Amino acid sequence: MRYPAQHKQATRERIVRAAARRFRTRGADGAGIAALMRDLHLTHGGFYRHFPNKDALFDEALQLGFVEISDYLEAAAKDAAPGEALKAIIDAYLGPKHCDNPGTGCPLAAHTAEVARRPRLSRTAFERVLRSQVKRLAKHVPGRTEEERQLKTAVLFSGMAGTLSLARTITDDQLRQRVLDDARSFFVKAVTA
Amino acid sequence: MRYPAQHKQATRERIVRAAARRFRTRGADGAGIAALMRDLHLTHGGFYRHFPNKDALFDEALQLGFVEISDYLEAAAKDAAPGEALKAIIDAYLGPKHCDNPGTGCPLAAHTAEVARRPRLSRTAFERVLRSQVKRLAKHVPGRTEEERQLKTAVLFSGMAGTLSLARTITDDQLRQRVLDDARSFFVKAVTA
DNA sequence: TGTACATCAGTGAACGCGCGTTCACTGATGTAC
DNA sequence: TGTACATCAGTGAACGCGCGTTCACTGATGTAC
Repeated sequence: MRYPAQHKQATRERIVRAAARRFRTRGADGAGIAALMRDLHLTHGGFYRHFPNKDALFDEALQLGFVEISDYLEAAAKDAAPGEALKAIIDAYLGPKHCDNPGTGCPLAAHTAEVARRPRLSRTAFERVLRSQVKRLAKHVPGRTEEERQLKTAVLFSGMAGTLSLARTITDDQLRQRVLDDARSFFVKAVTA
Repeated sequence: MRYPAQHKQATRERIVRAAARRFRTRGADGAGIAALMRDLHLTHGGFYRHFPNKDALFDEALQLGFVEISDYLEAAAKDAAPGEALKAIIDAYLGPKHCDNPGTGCPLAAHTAEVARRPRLSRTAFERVLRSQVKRLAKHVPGRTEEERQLKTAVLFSGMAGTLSLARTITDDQLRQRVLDDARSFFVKAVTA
């Protein structure tokens, strides 16, 4: 059946959105095309009308994921008192809401280790989308030059992603909370010192 | 054929050692039993004389991995000038040798994200081996109480693991080095401040 | 305005592949007599 | 001391399974006349 004009684009976006969530929740290897399409009440065959292969979808899902978390952090910064933007961002990043929802959370926490194992080409694609978000968030991070701010931003967020990832492995709720609380002051100190 | 008395134990240890390396290099999902055994000039069938399943091997490989990196860091601490032990540990953890050799490096950097996706039982096993190494390294970390030192140790190493993982995705050698250098002073400041 | 045809997003069977796991078997050596 | 048997680490074919990907097909709607 032939579909209305914007139908294809809309389906494509639904696929990317669902993939961004599934990949982060289950890992890129752990999330299959068939299950993804089934969630959208579609069949796996149709996937290839939208993407050449799974890797291409991963790249787009990654990009969406980075934009989502940056938006979330920017919103937290906007609500903060003057001069408290960076602290608000760190609190939001290491907050229970982010920790409990990896599916809509930072791709660094979800995908850095698996991307590190991928061939060069995948890694440069990762770098590209990461860099655009680093640039966006660097304005909140202190530093004499733009390069210094961007480097510090990369270290800060990759560091927080590591701790967030660890927190997600912890089964005891109280201990997880304690690790996150400790991490907040740790990273605030590191970035402002 | 019947083998000498300690033969079985020796083979078992060879399997764990090879697995610890392969899992960290390729990810737990990316490293198969058959290829692992082939590397040891054995066939996949024999694997099940030593382990009930792949998960059991992963748990042991994880433990070995944690011990290996802790040994490495303790050695670095021992060579350091008095009062410089923690700085030496951080420098070693974020050094090019560790970054370039994920196969013998910290399991936190390699496996945290995938463990976070596993069922509760796997996660508690992970917690157990992690905790023993955190206890071991906590003596180098400042803090008023033992609990405080251990929490800070967990945050410090998970944070460094996140940044190390990110560094491993970076294709440009110079930029990777710059990120690691920046991270060293970042984490030293955070932990001593 | 009515009709014939082209389009193309989506369908679902089928493909090859690698995986974890099982199992009947092998055969050199330890043990019982 | 010599012989028959038990042991069991390791072998390799076979299993079911889920995966990414391909492809001939469908059929409602847009377009050409």
